[in-house]
Amino acid sequence: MSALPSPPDPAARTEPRWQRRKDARPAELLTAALEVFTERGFAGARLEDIAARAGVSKGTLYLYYANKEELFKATVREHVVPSLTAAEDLARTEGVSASQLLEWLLRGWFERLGDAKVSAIPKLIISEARNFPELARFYDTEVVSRFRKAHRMILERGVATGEFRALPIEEAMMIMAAPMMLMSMWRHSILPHLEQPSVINPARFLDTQIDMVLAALRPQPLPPIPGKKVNHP
Amino acid sequence: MSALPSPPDPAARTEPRWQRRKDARPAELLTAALEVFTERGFAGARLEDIAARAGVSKGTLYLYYANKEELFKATVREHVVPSLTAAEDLARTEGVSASQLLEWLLRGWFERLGDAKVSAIPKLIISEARNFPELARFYDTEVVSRFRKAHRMILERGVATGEFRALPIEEAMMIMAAPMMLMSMWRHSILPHLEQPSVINPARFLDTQIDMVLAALRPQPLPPIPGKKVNHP
Amino acid sequence: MSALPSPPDPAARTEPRWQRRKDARPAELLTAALEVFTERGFAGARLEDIAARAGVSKGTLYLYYANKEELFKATVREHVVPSLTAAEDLARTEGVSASQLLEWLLRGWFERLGDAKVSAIPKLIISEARNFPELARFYDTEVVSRFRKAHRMILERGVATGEFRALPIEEAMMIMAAPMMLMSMWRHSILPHLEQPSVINPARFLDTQIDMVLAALRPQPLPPIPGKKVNHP
Amino acid sequence: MSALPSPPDPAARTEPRWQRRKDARPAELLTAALEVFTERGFAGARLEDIAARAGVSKGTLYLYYANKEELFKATVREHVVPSLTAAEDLARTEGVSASQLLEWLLRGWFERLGDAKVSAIPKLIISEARNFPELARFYDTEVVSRFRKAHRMILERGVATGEFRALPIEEAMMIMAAPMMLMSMWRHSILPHLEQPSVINPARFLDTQIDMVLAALRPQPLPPIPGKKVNHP
DNA sequence: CATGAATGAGTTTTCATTCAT
DNA sequence: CATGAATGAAAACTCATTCAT
Repeated sequence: MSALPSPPDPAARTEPRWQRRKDARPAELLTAALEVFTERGFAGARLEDIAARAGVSKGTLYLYYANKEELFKATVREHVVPSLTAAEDLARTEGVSASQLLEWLLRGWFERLGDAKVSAIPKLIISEARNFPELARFYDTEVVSRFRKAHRMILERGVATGEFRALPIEEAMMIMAAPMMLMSMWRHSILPHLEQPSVINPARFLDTQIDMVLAALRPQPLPPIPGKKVNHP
Repeated sequence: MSALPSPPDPAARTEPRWQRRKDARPAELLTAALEVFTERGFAGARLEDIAARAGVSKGTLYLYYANKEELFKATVREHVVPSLTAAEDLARTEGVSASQLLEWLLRGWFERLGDAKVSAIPKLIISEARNFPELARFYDTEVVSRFRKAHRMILERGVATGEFRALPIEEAMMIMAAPMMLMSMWRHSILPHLEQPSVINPARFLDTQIDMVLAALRPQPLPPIPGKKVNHP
Repeated sequence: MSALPSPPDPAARTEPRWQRRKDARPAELLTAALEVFTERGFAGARLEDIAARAGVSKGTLYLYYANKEELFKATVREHVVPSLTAAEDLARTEGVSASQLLEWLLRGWFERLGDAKVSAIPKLIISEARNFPELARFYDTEVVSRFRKAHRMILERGVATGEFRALPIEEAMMIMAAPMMLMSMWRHSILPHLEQPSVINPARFLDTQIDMVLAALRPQPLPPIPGKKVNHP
Repeated sequence: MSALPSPPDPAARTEPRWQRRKDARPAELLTAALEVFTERGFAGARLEDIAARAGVSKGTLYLYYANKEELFKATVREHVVPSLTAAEDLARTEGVSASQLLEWLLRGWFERLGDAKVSAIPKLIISEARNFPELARFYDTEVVSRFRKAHRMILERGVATGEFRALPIEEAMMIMAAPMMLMSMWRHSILPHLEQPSVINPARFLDTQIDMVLAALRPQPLPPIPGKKVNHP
């Protein structure tokens, strides 16, 4: 386990020893916290490292957050995209094909996950769900459910117009979302430690994902697997 | 999908102490360790808990593993499916359509991930990759690469026979694998803490996944996204 | 006996900040300090609480006292009745019986200890004597010794006039003083936390104390404990 | 504030680095704790000092007590004389004068307070009552109330037999108990820091106290303070 | 004068690790 | 082999003190 990268070069700081910035502080602290929590997990993160990375002292953290747990919760809440109304609005857009809407939805989400900060959240939630169940529920309610709602509206519209074939919708949505989730977790875990760079190209990944999803949804001329007995209860 | 099986109640272990065979110990320890590491992460796991869950004393752990890190590595290595030659053999099977092989491959992997123990591994690797890069590489080499090799062979054969259309193969493989990975992580993190049970049905999930994958790979009568400019560098 | 007056609610302080005169500050600070030190002891008292109770900021305390120790010493010195010359004068009063003087002495002291602020001092001295020996000596010199001097003068006069019988005088003085000391400590410690109000009535307590003291001092018709061998070395 | 006396000379310890003494430990720890808590108060006591004085490491304290508060409570409870049935039995003794019983009661209590360990408790309770109200109630119930009950029985018997005069009984009991309480607090606070040794002699103190109490209780030939208006409500 | 954000030394608390039994 | 009491380094947390505003 390697040492943390050293805090931002102190010599580069020209500000006075400390400064009153009660309003700017929280965001800085939470950004530093997100980094360290992402790297080490909740238990492995040291408050001292977070403080150092934010350029403040340990004690300062306690001026803003009562303890490590509160800091962690605030970190996640701060960086969870709280509003997905954009996606919901998109789902209601008229005059556009369902295929086009679905593509936009997936591209929009992919872009959001491209943001370095936000993209760390899914991994963090997955990793710490056992220790912070309320955060897991919060994420499920505030993000997953809302995304799925928009997603569902688009799929249902496509089925209604005949653009998409009918599929078990809840499962299909999870299947379509999975590549993006996995990609964001991959970026924050295994990818940085591979010796040879990945052959996966993000833009091509997204294009292929959209291509495959649309192909998979397209109404089939023939039953996909003739004579195949599919066993869902 | 049901809640995860709760950890074996230590009080419920009734075998007398002397009955435990020395050679069975390591497996018992590693099973307990996997549970606790999965629940709490590496840093959050307490050796005392692992020992208690295995029904031994703290000191006993040190008779088998030099320290916490070694225990963690052994835990992961023990539960990583060490050989995927079965999949590689599958890929070489003659006289079967590539579609059928692909279905078998995905079903085989899904079943493996259905095992409670093995299914915890991906989450653990993702969560601790930063702290244990060598494990990340180990997993990439021993599992991911070998699975991808079999997967690639099948896809290439399908393209050669005209069963599958050509797609950016590396990206496509990740897309096909993602739903299974996500499912296994979901089971070990968020799912157990949702108030209302998930609407996702595992068997239906797998069937839908296979259905969609095969549909997505099927050669298209028309260009999938006509007039669409795809931007991969 | 009622519960102690609660600390002045800071929210209830309505004077505008500018109205506070600089010269009134120290007294306000020391009053707040006495309350907090009495409740929590020296180590347990937080300067932040003292400042808040005085309605000022933490930094302001340092404009008046160099550090916590100085503040504590100033607090005690401020509230120790600095001069007991009144008692000494009393002791020299002519034309009054020693019994009367003794009653006045005890009533005077009891009244002084009835004052909420002063009455906290004995408890504080007792509690912190180990940490602030110089304060213990200061209190012994400035208060105890002077009180005892007046007390001794009165007793000796009563013995000389035949009003009082001879007793080991130093011990007798401590015995006479003890009830008042204990009462003041009781009020500031256990009493406020009892579930049912005490049956002790302060006025009756003082009257009984005076009654018993005078009776104990009255020359006895017979030796107090006939045939009793008293063992003082 | 001076440094703590150093822990028992390590060179004098011939035992191995550590030893299993799960049964002997608690008493040792609580003895050390009582000393340090008495000297410094709850907040001022450092667990490290307590551990050092008990000859163990900091961590060992946590094997026996969950935290500082629990250690403190256990310390007080351990050293509070839990049973005062002896006094209650005494009060029921037949064929002895009430005066004699009262003398025995006071001598018995004085002896108990003469024990170095127990004698520190009253000071501790008084000092920390605000921070540990439940301890204050515990002490009031388990010790004070029981002592007062025995005390009350003896006084009432003496009044019934005509040995004692009637006095406000609750107040009188507190007055009789006060010298002993004060003495024990004095010993643990101011006394050790006086430059010149006290003139108070403990044995003479006790004898004088008994003498005065009995004299004060003896039925008076004349009204104690003729023409005196006593103001109890 | 007064403020209160910031600091960091000092304490409490945790827990991986050791080792006499 | 197994135990679990004991350890002590490391991390969380507190709060007296400072000082730019």
